[in-house]
Amino acid sequence: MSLRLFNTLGRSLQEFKPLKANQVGFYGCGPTVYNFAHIGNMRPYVFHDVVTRALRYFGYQVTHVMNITDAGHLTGDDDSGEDKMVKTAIERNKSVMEIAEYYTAAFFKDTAALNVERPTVVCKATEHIAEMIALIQRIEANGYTYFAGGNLYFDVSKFPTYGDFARLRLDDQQASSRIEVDASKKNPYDFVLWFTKSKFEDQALQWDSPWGRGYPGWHVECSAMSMKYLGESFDLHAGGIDHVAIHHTNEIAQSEAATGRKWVNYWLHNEFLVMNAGKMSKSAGGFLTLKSLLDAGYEALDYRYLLLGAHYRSQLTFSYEALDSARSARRSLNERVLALRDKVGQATAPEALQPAALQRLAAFREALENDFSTPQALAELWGVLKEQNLPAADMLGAACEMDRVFGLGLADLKTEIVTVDPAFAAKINTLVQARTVAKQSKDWARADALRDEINTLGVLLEDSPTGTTWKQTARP
RNA sequence: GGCGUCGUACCCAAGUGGUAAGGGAGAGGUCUGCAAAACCUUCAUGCGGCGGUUCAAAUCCGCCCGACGCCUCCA
Repeated sequence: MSLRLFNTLGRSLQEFKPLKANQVGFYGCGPTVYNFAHIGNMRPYVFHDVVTRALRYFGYQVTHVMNITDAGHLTGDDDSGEDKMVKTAIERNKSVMEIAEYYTAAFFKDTAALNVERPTVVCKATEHIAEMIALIQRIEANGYTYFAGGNLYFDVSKFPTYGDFARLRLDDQQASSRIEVDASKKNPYDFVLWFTKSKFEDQALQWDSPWGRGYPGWHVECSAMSMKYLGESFDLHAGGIDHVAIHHTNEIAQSEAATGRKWVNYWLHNEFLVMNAGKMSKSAGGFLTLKSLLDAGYEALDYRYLLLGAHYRSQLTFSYEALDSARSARRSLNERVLALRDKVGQATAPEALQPAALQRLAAFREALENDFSTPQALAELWGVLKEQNLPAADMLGAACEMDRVFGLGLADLKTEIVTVDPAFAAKINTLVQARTVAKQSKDWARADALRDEINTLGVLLEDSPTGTTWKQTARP
């Protein structure tokens, strides 16, 4: 089979055909860096990572571009006009750019913990103002704009297919029903390409432009930067489902108005992570960061595993019960892989695998080719680890091969080396010795009493034919 | 009002016409003095409800019930 993906353009499963053989240009919408990212925000980045890894696994050379939105729409969630960047900057006596850098660093710390590979190109909006201005000039030269109330607008009436992407019906829709309509707009769907006046006072970052000093509209950055790094037409663009109606619709209009050609061939949109009560958001509460999960004793990869267990186009309901389940599953996975490694040391190379393992790998590949179905692919990972009569080296080899896409760190697993206080270790060893003596003399009561005592010190005993081992389960 | 999604075992979650993946939890077993760990086995005649199409439906169609997302410079 070949790679098929669900293209928002057409809303159907389509065979993937890149513009250039064996090469893929992929643009994934990046973060807005005016606050910490919550775990729902992290879902698309793990997904983009899987897409990139899977494409590379399939043999494509992938250029993955991600933007950092550090200018242009850095306001609060409640549309109150308060610029949170400015507010935070004043509070901390820092510049706006320092704040952006702070949250950018926090973002990459989270994604790194989640084993998300760094995109090929990471580009900041503030470093591409010239490209944006140049793009807007092209749009203007092609006659798609008008200037009103101090701002340059994109005129959607000049772009007949506007709204086709999101299947909007422009006539009978109450656009922007929840916010005040901008009186300067000819059409409610028109959007700003360049602001010199906005309802927000004191925009922190401003630049000179042919239309006056101001700042770019939000949508422009993705068009300008994607074209700079991937060309005027490219293969893949991904982002959250919420961006279909506005952000991506506008990006398509302005991009194609500028170049006169089709901009993106395939669009991938991920669904949300939701809480029981609904979507996770800052205003609605339930704002969980990756750090809060780490503080609660989970590992970042537990969360990655949880995400891999659901298809990217399905809403995933977050709960600690589900995260516990993911953690248990991943621990078990790690234990199995570690045991295999202890047993054989060397994994079988992919090309030397036995038929049963190759079949699993083929099914794994097929799952990913089917619109990146990580849940099905994960089932194949478990399948190969439980395959009867398959040599351990083959299990290990197949698992490591699959992990190139899963990114669960299976290939790098090491037996955890726990540093234990020597005095504490000596004390435990003495008790264990005493228990061993008791066991040898079949004094079960004393042996059990000693085990209880050891347990209360936060240590778990494991008897085996070769002797008793122990591990710390909690800090004493 | 417009656009869109979902409802599968105790929990998470695949499956898009051919007779219910996987994981977690639970249960049973092997091992063990007993535990623990590990491993093995097991776990939905049924997929929100009612109709319909079909040789065949969780999968297609209709209606109903329920949950949710977007239309805000939230992924």
